[in-house]
Amino acid sequence: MRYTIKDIAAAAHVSVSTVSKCLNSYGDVSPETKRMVLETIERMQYVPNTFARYISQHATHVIGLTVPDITDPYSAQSNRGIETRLREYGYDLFIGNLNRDEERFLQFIKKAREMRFDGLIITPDGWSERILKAISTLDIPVLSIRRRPPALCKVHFIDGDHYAGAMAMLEYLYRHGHRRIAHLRLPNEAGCYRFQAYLDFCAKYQLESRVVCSSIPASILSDAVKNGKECYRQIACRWPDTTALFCGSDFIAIGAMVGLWEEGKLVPGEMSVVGVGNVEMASLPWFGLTTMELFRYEMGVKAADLLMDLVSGREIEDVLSPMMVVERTSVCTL
Amino acid sequence: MRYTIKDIAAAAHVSVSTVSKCLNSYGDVSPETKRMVLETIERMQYVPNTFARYISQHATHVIGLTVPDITDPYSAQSNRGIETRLREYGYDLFIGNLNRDEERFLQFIKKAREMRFDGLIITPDGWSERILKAISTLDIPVLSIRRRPPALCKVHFIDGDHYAGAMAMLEYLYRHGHRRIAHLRLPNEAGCYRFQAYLDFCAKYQLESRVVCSSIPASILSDAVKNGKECYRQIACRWPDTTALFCGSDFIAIGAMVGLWEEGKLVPGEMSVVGVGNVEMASLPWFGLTTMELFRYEMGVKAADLLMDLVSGREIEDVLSPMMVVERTSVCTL
DNA sequence: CTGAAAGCGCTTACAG
DNA sequence: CTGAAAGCGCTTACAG
Repeated sequence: MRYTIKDIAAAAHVSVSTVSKCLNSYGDVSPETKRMVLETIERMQYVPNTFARYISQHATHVIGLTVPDITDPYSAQSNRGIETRLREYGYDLFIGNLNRDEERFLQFIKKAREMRFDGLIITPDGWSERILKAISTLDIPVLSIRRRPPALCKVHFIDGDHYAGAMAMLEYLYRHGHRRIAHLRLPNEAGCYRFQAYLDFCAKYQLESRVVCSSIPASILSDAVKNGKECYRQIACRWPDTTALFCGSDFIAIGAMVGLWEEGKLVPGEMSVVGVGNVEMASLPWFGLTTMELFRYEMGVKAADLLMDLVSGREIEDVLSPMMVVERTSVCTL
Repeated sequence: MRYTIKDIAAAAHVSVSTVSKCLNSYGDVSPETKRMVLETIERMQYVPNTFARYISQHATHVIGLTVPDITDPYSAQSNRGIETRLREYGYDLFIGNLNRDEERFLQFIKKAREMRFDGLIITPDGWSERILKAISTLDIPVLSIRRRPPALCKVHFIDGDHYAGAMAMLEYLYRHGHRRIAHLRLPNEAGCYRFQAYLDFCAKYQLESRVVCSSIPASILSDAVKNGKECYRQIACRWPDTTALFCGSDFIAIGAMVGLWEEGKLVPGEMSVVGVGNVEMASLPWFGLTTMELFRYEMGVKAADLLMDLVSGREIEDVLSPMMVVERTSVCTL
């Protein structure tokens, strides 16, 4: 049932080497025997053992990819881009679920070494000593997506240009006449850049800064909604004359909208709301949420390209991928 | 940098066999040399090559898992269950994205044979001749999740009990006084069972059957919304006195709600709406969608258990996993 | 308790 | 154009 190359060689009355050559179109072999060998392979439904092949070839052609959380809709888009592109290069993807757990990341790095992956695309939720040390044991190319490694770490990255994106969104609100804009800040890396943009924006136009920090990362809708609502309440309480909410993510924005809805406040009539991420839901008529498109799919494709560059020994630059305001109906002009 | 077992043997002044024994706690080796060997392994950061190991052990301890679409939120939950459980058994997961493409499924089966996976959990979107034939080339356990193989195919499955679930939901509507219930049918397997339940339900209570079929599977929100809206319009047109909509999925239900919203119709005041699936969004106050919980995570866990039974050579029965009505605010009592 | 040797299923110089 | 042989990095009887 499970034939080996020997069985094929025997059945085709040739040597193992000849079968191997037919399989890999390496070395020359007469068209006739080639045809014959291929035919018996087909007939016997023989499939070569990839692992045996890997072990003599020293390259697995599999790339390890880490996902922060297997149910995270944010990652899914970029994963699709990575997967599509990598497969064009003839590489397979081994996906490791991190489950927001540092231990799991460490295990994944070990697995990557055991399995001799040819490269890694990673998404650690932080850059602790242990993580940095684990990464340093690797002797294969590593690219970080949507997370920027600390300066001393030589890992390359691709990330959204959160600062520029946030600034574009704030300028958009400014153009629509908003001057009392509050920021619902995300407690993660991207959140920092957006926060910094907000601060610079306030300084530039001499506006009062009104910041509230949500307490968890925003990939689970129900948690994010609870959080967004809570943040909105704090803002309404401390700065009741706020006219616009610049939310760190769409889910947080929807949470804020829930808070507004419960108080009977109209969006955008009584409060303008914007998010970041352009999740599918944002376009539903109840929300009509103006937000930032992050082009996650394209980022994934680009990530695959970058990693392949590294695998081929080429030098690369870190990339900050652009964002774009998606205008809908959640912002009014003052 | 990339040490082999030979390097360790040399460094520890023992034989390769001894190192191997220390690695696998197989055979006996004196506590002292064991300690010493383990220490040099640690010091040299040696990680055994899994593939070399696999090739002599004839078991990879990796399970192949197919996903219909890498961005599908429906699969994500059960995948998490599968992954969590399999990892408790000490198995790794290799995820193959089908992208709703039959060709990709065939490629995955080939890959499964090349990589000598120990078992497969699959989610084909259909059971064509080619798919059945490809599956028959496999000599490892295969379990189908959320798809039921045709009778002649010996593949086992686990699926939600769609028929019973749909019936429970319809009885729920009946208890709330609804007699003119329309069904927005899904054009897939699960949809058939729900449709059958609907037909039986109508026959049982002598109700007029009012069915409209949505044209695509419902995992992408925007498509499903467009579809659900369209379906609702047809129903409103053909059976204007309908009081409740039994929708094949939550996304379709939300689409129907968009249709109602655009006409200024109130839910549940002027129309009751129920879905299936209990997606996160369903609990938002705008929807308050009454729906069916499918316990996808638990189904994934159970799937892993079943596959492990098969891998161990035990016999199993197909399982139909239970569902439960989740009551919210989208149904009124007549 | 330890190690030499054969074997797993392939690939790849190399000789003919 | 073809094949014998060594090698990839492990494991596993087996002998001592």
